[in-house]
Amino acid sequence: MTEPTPEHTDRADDESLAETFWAVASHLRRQTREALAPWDVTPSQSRALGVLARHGEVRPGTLAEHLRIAPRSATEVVDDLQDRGLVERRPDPADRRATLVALTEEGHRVSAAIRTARRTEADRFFGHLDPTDRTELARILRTLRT
Amino acid sequence: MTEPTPEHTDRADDESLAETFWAVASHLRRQTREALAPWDVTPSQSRALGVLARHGEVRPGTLAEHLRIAPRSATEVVDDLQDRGLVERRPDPADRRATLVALTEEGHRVSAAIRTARRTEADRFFGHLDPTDRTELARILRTLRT
DNA sequence: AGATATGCTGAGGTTACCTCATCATGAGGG
DNA sequence: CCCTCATGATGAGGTAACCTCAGCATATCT
Repeated sequence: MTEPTPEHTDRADDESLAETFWAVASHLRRQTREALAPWDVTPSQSRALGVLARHGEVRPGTLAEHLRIAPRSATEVVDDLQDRGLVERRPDPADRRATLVALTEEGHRVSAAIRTARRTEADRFFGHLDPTDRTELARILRTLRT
Repeated sequence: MTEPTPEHTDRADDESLAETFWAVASHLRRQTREALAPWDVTPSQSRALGVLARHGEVRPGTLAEHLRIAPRSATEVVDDLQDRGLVERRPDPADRRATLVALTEEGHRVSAAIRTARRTEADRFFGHLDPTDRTELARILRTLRT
């Protein structure tokens, strides 16, 4: 039997909005991962760096809220970033239970570099669309985000 | 000179486009997970069931291609589905190295039920959009999937 | 002061992937 | 017919990114 090329997706037509969405998601994720490779930083770490760059020093719990993950998971991300010397923990002067997480000097550098890279990558990815479609997509997605 | 040019705005849009995309993705993922809960089937399992429902019996390797995962990972998904009695393995008469994976009777039932539930869920999720936007979204996403 | 809430982290689990090595079988060449 | 090489599945072991639950220190409220 002449097997049809399996590379071609053959998804059912009807519920394919969700399916297509996920296909795009996985594409984007792969591309993001590749864009991040030079810094040996995982996507979730880079998200955390982004929050820190935008908000300055924050507690793990606050970081967790921004990342929409459990507090315990934020601890983990911070651990990893600390191991890579990108962030440091310091005691919160306002509450002795708490810790503040802040970017190190290198954390700032890497965070800025990643920001640029991400933007380039997004340009490349969403650049396949003409500006009108891009605006449309942004608008529609914002509607869905609710 | 350093006026915010349209280009600048576009780039900023692209950045948040990715962010918005992921925000939507996480929403959709959560909702899908909930929709699948009654059958105690994980998303990746349900994707595999979908492929099997559409293609009939296939080899693990073929399944892997459809799911765009490594062959070894397909073995794993099949293991799980087999444990739940939703698929069965049988020898491929055409090649004694190979195995064919097929839905069991219950696999068919569950797969159909999930298909319905997924569609309802997707309707609810994407139903916040008017039909025009939905069509637009589908078209734009298909462009990006390439 | 005592009860209760909050902030972080250790321990351990899950999902969904991955690579690499191994073993059986298939297919082509000499 | 044998030998080499490709291919199909799977064992072993690993990773990222989450999770819950328990425990300890500190804060806050009554």
